[in-house]
Amino acid sequence: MSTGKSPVRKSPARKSPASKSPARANQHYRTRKDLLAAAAGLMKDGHKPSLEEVAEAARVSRATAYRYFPNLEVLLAEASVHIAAPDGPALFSGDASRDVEARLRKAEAALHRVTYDNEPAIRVMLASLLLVETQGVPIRQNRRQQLIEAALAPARGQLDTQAYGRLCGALSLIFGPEAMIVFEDVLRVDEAVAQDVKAWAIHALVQAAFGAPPGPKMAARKPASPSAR
Amino acid sequence: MSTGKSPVRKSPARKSPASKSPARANQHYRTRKDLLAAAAGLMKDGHKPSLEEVAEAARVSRATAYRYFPNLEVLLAEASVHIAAPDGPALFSGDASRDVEARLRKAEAALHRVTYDNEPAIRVMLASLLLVETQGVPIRQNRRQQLIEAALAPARGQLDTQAYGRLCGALSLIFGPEAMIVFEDVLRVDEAVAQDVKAWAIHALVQAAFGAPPGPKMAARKPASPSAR
DNA sequence: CTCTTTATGAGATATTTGTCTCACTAGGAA
DNA sequence: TTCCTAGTGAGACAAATATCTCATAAAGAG
Repeated sequence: MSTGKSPVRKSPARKSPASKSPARANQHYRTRKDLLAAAAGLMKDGHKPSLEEVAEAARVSRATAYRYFPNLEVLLAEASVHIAAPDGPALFSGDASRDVEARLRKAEAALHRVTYDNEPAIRVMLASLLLVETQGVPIRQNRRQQLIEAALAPARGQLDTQAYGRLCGALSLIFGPEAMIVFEDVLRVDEAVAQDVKAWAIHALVQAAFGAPPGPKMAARKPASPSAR
Repeated sequence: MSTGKSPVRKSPARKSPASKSPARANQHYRTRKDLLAAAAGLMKDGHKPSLEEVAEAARVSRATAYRYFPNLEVLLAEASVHIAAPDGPALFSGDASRDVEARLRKAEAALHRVTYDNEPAIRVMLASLLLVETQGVPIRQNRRQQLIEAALAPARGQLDTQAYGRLCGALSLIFGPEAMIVFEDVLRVDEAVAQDVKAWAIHALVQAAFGAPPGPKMAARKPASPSAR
């Protein structure tokens, strides 16, 4: 009868074991890590695990899981840090190349691989992240930014702040898991097409940011040919 | 003790009132529409409604709601069709402009507006869509494609199929709600910056696709200048 | 080792999800 | 009008979510 009540009582007072004593910080850290790892493992197949499953896999009780995370959604969202992601500096540690477009393609290819390889888990995590970071603290950490910046490093000085920001921002739309969602769910094209489109887009953005070399401008590029400069 | 059970029993046999008689098709259509509209309305504030709330708002029983949709997730996902979206052909019906970049900016501005205006609801719907279309039939309809193609119409003949496909694909990464998610959750930049980056990206992609005209080209564009929409 | 503090586990409870059964009610044809 | 059928509502039920309480185990200090 009564129209709109909110019978859900969300985290009125967390008595998390976290913010109490620095004494048992190690234990605390390990328990938390185990929960996140268990959640990440259970999401591998794209199945959204129940909190009970996660707690069981982490060998703790349900109550303990709720002491560490306000609800299941947050737990699953934070588990996204447990997905492997290419490390920017590491990826280019032994790479002295100054061809920015090639470096960006390399970075994108690395991110593309782990994204598609972990697609089911990423979908579940992304769904939780959408609802969780609606309000409050940012849960999502920006890993693609450091990847892009590492690729862009050799040419950083060639752009002013505004142009650099625009390029990074636009590349962020190309690089992340969100692009995979668009290619799969909206456009319904396969992985190869996605890679081709992304490579072309990277080329276009780099050309616009740094200016086209004076030579003959592209006539017909092969799907992912590294012809530039 | 037992490790991995799947206690969730999902739609083993739908006895939906849909696929039976064409006689009461109108009644059926209206009930379904009411449920979707109720769901969309309840998501306006970003709150994920319970199925009971949706059923109550649609003035039907829970059982009936489950007869139309296998679960809450699908109901919320399909409610996304109830969000206003700019109609490509209508947007350019009285627009004879052949400036493709300006047309794309206009289309993007229109989509940008409804996307940001309905952000909370879109987040909830997007979260459901991520989990729902994992397997099975595509729930998501591609509305941005027709918008992009309407904007691109005057120049359609100038590009071969491959180049056209690349441009449309890349623009799809710029246009949708996913871009908003990246700007807000990952990059954490405000709406104005998002508009600026998207405008720049559109310019870059158009340049790459059609080639820079011989005349003097962009020196410094104003951020998010166009008052379009 | 003992004591205190603090995390934990084991319930109990309320709400929600999804399925199922059964009674009823309204639409359409005779 | 009278049937017959299909959609509906109400309720039962198992499972999951989220919160709370209380007893117990374990870590660290003395």
